Amino acid sequence: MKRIENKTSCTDCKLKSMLFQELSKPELKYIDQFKKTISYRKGEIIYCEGAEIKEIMYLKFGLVKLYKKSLNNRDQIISIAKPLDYVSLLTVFSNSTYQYSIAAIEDSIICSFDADTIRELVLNNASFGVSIIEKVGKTYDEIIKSTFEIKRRHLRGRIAYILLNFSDHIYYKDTFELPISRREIAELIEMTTENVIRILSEFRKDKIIGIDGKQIAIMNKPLLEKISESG
Amino acid sequence: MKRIENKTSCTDCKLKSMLFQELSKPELKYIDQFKKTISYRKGEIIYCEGAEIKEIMYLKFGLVKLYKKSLNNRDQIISIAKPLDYVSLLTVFSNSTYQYSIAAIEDSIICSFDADTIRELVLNNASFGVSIIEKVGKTYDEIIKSTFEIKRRHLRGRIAYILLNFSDHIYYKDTFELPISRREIAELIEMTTENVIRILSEFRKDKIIGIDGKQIAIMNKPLLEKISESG
DNA sequence: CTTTACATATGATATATATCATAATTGTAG
DNA sequence: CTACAATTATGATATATATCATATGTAAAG
Repeated sequence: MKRIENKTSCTDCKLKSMLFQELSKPELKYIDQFKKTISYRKGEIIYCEGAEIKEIMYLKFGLVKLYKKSLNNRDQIISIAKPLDYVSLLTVFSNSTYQYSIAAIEDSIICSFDADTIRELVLNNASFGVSIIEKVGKTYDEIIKSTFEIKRRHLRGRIAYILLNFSDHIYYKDTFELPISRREIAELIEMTTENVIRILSEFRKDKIIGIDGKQIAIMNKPLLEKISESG
Repeated sequence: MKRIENKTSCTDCKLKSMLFQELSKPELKYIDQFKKTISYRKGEIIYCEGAEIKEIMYLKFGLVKLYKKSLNNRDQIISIAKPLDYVSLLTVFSNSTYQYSIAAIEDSIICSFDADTIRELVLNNASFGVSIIEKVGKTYDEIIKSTFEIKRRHLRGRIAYILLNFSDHIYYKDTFELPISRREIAELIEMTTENVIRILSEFRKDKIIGIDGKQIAIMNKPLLEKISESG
């Protein structure tokens, strides 16, 4: 974790479209004063569930996992978020402590704003509030949707589903490097690490995918889609 | 489904504390004009996923299930909501169509407001917006939390978990009538109907619960809690 | 450079859960 | 009231998944 100086002011940031398009220039300049930009290396924890919420963060660059810790050191990963997807929003208004933890699974850059400042802005600018409701509602709906999509599948279907998810919604190509370990895949789709490895091997033997360590190449996408649907 | 005349004006409704405590008297009188109060019998569908959102509804009395329809006529129940728990809120701002269906599982009364009117109010009253964000954020967090609580348990633990949920968070007593069938329990905790019935029978044989049709009596709560935790 | 821990890999086995079959009971439409 | 459908119930069996064991490779720690 490394604080980095603000090279981009909020007024020029392309990502302001995510949330801040409803803010006026003066408002953007105002929050800019409170902004911190922090970079995290792959693997670093950004915050832990239970911690007090003092800042609102969003992901500017990279990839993070949202997860709940478990006793027997087996976490449950709730979702994987890419820039614009999220970050710590709704909770800020409804809870005083974080309900989940997040950690960087690729080198990431987080923009962070003082929570009280944002609350104050929302109270003074209702359309800003509406844009937060819209954004966050979509995020939550997607988390719930994908949770239920995973739940109703068998193991092979789950593996196919998340491989397609990486390919279609995160990396936008058929060859990519898995940002998480087999164990984390297991935590994401609720199965054992051994079975994740086993099924990936099966897919390799069936020439559906190619595997080289964390490097995955989808070779027979139609079949993978069929397995995701019916398997 | 039966439209009923408005006996209670919003200004006097105790439930306004749920969402509308931020509205002024004139604002309450204003939305009162657009309010419809509708009662549904147990089993009636209140709205279907995919339908256009024209109204914001909340549950005033009764119990509803939030669910997603599936092809092979096996639905997935997302959550069971009681009054004040909510109903159709966030989606109203983030989607033009409903993402889930809801149906009454007990006789219920719904208050319904024109969606555009509510949107307009939020734009004119930022603290009303904030109260919506707060309320809805909590609701979503609870849905996600309980989804993950259920996922990490074995079947016996899941049954124990939802029995305790009915007892502790819905009916507030140890004897209650199940509002849903064994099949719907299965849809709620992702298992087969046969196993729901089987495990309920096991609990009965072990004198953990008493069963008489839909009537459930929790007889050994500490043990049920233990099963929910570890089983 | 060794040592240790962790990730990947695969097989054998145990266990949990689903599926299939059948029956009794309850509810429901005619 | 009867017939039909759905719900509850239970057992036998099949299947999916987890657990245990072991091996190899790979990255971090001293």
